[in-house]
Amino acid sequence: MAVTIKDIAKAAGVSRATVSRVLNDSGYVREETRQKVLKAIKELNYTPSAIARSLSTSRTNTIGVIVPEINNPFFGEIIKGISQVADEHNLNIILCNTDDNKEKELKALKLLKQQRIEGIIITPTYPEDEFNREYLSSLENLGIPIVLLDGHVEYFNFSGVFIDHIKGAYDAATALIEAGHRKIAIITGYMNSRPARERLIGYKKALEINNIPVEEKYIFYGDYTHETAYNITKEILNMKDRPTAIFVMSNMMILGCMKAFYEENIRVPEDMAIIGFDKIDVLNIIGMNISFVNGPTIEMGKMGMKILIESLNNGKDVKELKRIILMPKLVLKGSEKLVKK
Amino acid sequence: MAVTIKDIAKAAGVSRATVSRVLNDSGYVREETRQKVLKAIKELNYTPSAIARSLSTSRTNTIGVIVPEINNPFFGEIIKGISQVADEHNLNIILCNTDDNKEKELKALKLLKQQRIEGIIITPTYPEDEFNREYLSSLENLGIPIVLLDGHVEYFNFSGVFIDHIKGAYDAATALIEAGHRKIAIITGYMNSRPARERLIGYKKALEINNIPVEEKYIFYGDYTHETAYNITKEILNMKDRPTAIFVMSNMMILGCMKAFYEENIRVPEDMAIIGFDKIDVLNIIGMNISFVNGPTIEMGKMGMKILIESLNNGKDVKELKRIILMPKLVLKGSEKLVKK
DNA sequence: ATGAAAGCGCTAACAC
DNA sequence: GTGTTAGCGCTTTCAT
Repeated sequence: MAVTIKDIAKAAGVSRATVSRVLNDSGYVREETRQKVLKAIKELNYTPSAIARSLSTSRTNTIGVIVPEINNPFFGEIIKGISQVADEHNLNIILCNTDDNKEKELKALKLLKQQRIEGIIITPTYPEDEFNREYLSSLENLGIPIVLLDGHVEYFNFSGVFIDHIKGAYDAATALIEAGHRKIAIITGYMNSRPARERLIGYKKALEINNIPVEEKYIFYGDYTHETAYNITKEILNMKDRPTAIFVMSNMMILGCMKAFYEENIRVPEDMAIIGFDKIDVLNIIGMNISFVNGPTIEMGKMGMKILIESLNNGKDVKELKRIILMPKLVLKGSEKLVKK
Repeated sequence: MAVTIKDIAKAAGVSRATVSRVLNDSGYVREETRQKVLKAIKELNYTPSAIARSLSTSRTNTIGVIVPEINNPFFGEIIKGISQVADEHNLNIILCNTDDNKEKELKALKLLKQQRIEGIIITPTYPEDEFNREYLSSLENLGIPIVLLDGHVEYFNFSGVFIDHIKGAYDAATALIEAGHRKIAIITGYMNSRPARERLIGYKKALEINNIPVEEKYIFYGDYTHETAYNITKEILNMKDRPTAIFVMSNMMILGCMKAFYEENIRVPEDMAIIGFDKIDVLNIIGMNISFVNGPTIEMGKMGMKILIESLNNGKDVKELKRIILMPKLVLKGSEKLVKK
């Protein structure tokens, strides 16, 4: 079928071993011989088979990446980061999109194992309690380095890159406080998720440090969807002791807020201040200058890949875990201001 | 290292061939023996090596997917579609993100070839004139099925899935005309790209059929960026004989329009009607009900994968090309209306 | 500096 | 039904 190392050897009048040597720049080979081989390679348009090489070396130079929804730009950016670093190291990426489906995830794992990938990067979305044992032990049984991105699993030994959600929320709330706000509502995400819990902690901390009482009535429990955020925002706008600012925990949810504002003719920040979490380019492009806490997604992908590569180089023996906490950055656009009337 | 078919054979007290048979459900094997083998597989936690199998069968069950920017949801959705179908057929996807970089693309091709992938799906973004010969012939030299998504290359023999841009634009313009508009501006994309050219044709056709003269002054040449669309929109708003509607050719550009509207306090559709191309969820979520022509992205990915699978099954001999044209769908949200004053 | 040959883990004739 | 054996395309000692 395809042209093999044997054909090159014959064409160049050398042995397969010699061809292999020039292919890998290994061992000694006379310049003259090398040229002969290279010529043959070019003439026969030969590309070595990574498959055969893998079998022989038991190195596949391939890693697996598992994401829950590839069509969400958040994951797109993560993959972009991963892919950049992978590229520099000539690693292949086998992508598995699970649509948040457990079975698919298990199946993906099996496929990846068959492919003898050398490591895995996963971006889990499940609330921890659903992160079931079967799945986790499948992972551990793989016996290869695993890196978690932005999703922490307690009591399990995985490396990972995480975001300091407490810090992010703390900064956001502090910015609102410094702008002069005292009555600050918060719309949380699904409280089963660690990020949501941590962001709430950050919010409370900021209030406490500034001697502002944390009032339950200003804490609204959402679920990351824009529909819920929309309803909550409507509710907030109708409160008797209406807050002057809202801190909302995700980019999807802020869209729900904006919709409610739009309908109720609420201007930002004149009538209500707001800060979101995670970048949402669109709002800023269309000129609504919304402040937000920016989780460094591309960076997270890059770091994750770097950690993975380190683990690969360390070899089987060294099983040292590495956890990196990335700081989110507060980007102020003006929507946090307090406008006195 | 890992446990191999040999270990299973020994553990089960059979030959490797028998193990292989139960692994692949091929040939005859007594139920009793099969159970012994399955037991050994389970006990030793054995997963067959796809690598070795590939080498032996010269089938990798792997395809390559090349996209220019993975973080753009447009491509994310395409991949989602691809991945769904690939999943059903137990195919692996090696993903290459090129950041619109020619060298990366060439490099990706080389890597993929080494991996002996069985087919490729590509979403080209280059204007055709830049789609250089070297790249194209690299592709053809691969000697494997290639499927193009939403990017057509003339004079080359690739299968593909395309969108009927003429129809999409025609429908959009017709909707505006039917709403009562006569002065309809259009903001085009980069005219080197086929979609932009075709969409312009569709626009003109709709006007002609309705006996509305095509006026050059209403045709604005953009480049798919929101910045340019913003400037053009400003210009449009200041025209003496100002149009009552704008048809804008991409989702990024409509953001530029909206920004200009926002700044100039233009309401949609009261002060200006607008229709875009390609879905932009966000605007509708926040309650700006923008009509748009929806290119079926997930569907495109699915169809592309299906075509590829067919080609794979047809085998080397049959080299029949398949081109599918998908119809975009006009989604009306009200922004196309003509409001009499 | 180069070649011979064994082996990576699996499949597929072929033989029994 | 099951085992033997020869590859698949490459790397890697070990000789020379």
